[in-house]
Amino acid sequence: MRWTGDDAFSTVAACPVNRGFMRLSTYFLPLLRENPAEAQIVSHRLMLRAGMIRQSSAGIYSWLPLGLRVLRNIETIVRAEQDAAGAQELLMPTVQPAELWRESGRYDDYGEEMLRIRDRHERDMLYGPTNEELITDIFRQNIKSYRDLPKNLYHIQWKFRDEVRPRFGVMRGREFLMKDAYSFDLDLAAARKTYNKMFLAYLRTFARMGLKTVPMRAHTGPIGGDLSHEFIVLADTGESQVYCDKAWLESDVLSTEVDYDDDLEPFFRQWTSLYAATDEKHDAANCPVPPDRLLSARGIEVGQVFFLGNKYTKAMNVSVAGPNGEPVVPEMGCYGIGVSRLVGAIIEASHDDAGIVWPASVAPFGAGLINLRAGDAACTEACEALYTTLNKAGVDTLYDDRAESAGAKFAAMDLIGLPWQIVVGPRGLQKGVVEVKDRKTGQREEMTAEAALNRIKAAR
RNA sequence: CGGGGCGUAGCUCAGCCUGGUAGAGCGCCAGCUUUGGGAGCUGGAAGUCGGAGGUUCGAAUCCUCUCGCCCCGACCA
Repeated sequence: MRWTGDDAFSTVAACPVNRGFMRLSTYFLPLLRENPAEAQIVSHRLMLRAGMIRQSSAGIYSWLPLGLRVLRNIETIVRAEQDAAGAQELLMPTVQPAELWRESGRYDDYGEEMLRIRDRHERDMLYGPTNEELITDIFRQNIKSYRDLPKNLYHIQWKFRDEVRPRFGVMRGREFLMKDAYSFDLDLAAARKTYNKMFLAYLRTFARMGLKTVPMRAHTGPIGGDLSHEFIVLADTGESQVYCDKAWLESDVLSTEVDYDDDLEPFFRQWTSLYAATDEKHDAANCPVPPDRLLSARGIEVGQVFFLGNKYTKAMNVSVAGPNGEPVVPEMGCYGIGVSRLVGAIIEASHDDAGIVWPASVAPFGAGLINLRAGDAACTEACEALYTTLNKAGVDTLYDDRAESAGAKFAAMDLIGLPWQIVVGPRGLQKGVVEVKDRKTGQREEMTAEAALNRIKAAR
C-alpha cells in the first residue's frame, strides 16, 4: 500500500457519525460564556465552554454531541492508519476476569490503579486498564502455527485507570479511550519490522491531525520489554519539558513517500537520528545539538510503542508450531494511542484567545454558516440555499439559525473553532456577497455564495 | 498518598469573621425595541446554601462528622 499523504480526508468525510449537518437552533450544544472554576488548563476550559464534554465525577466525562464528533474523527484517522499498517481491528470487553492477570503476575503488581470488581458469583473481575493478557489469551486459543504469523490486532476501547489524581480534563482522566494494538511475530527480526510499521503509522496518524509530534526513546516501565518510543505533541501548554533538534519543526512525514512493505529500517533510523529528549534524559552539558539548533519546548505524550519480547507469551505459555514442528514462543509488541487525550492535546496545540482552532481533519463540522438576521426573509432564504448546497457538496455544516445578536453568533462560532465561517447578512446580500472567514488566520473575505462554496471545497 | 483550597441559582461569585430567615452579574422565560463582533428596557421563573448530627429562641453563618471537587507534589496513554 502506498501513502502519499493526501488521501486522508476522504476517509474522514466517510465516517458515518460525522455525515450530515445541523441547525444550531436544535443542536444540543450547551455553550458556557465563562470559564468553569474547576478547569485550569486551556483545553479543559475550552472543551467545557464549547459544550464538548461534561464531567460526571473526577476524571470521568460524558461526551456531548460536538465532542463526540471530534472523538470519532480522531478514531477514524487512527483506524485508517492502523489498517494501512496491517493491523486488524477487533473489540475486546472492558470487564476482564482476574484469573488472566494472575497468570501474567500483574493482578498483584498493578496496584491501586486497577479497578477491581466482584461479580454476583464472588468472582474477581476488573475493569481493564490495558489488554495484554486478554489479547494473549485470544491469540493462544486460536493461533497454533507459525504460518499464521505475523498478526497485529487492535481495538479502540474505553480503559479505566484509577489515577490517584486525575486532572487536566480528558488529558488525564481515569476513564479514557485508547487505541491499543498488539503484535505477534515469529522472531526478533519480524517483530522489529512490525515495530517499524507502527512507528511510521504513528507519525502519520498524528501528522494527519495537524500535530507536530516528536518520537522520543522511552523507558519501558511496568509494561516491560526492551525498546520503546513515546510520541510527544509539541504544545506550549504541554505538561512536560522536552528538548529536540529544530529540524523537527520542518519535518513532514506526510510528504515522505514510504511503503509499508518496504524495508522501514532506513526510515526508522532517519526519524530517530535527530536529537529529541525529555527533561529527565536531557543533559545540557553533553547535548549533541548546538544551542542554536536546540529547541526547548513543552510536550504532551499522545502515544507510545513498545517492543515486549516474550514477556507475556512466556508467562502465559504461548507457543505456535514452528517450521520444523517445534514450539516457538512469539515475540510481542504493543502500541497505544490516547484517543480521548488527543482531543485535549489538539486543542492545547491549536487555539487562540477566542477559542478552539480545529485542524480540518478532526473538526466537528467543516464549516459554520451564520445567519446574521434570522428574522429577515432574504437572509434566511440565502442561508437555506447555501446550507443545502454545502451539504450536497459534502461539507458538513453547522448552521447558526438562532435569533441571537451578531456578536453572540460570532463569538460562539469562534469558540467552537470550525475551520470556516460563512457569514450571511443583509449588508452583504445587497451587494450579492457573503463573507468567508478562515478561523485559523482570521482573514475575512467577501465573495459570492458560489465562490464561498468553492473556496471551502478547495481547502479540504 | 502527603500538602493546600473550595462546595450558596445553569455559569461566575458576594454574604460567613460579628447567627436574625437568600443576593448580584451573566444565562433562562415573556413582551417591546434593536440587529455586522457576546444589545437595551420592562416583567418573570429559578437555590432543601454538598450531606448528617450538634449548639441556639433562631444556623448559609458557630461546632463535630461525612461526601464531593479543584490545585501543588510523588505517579501515569
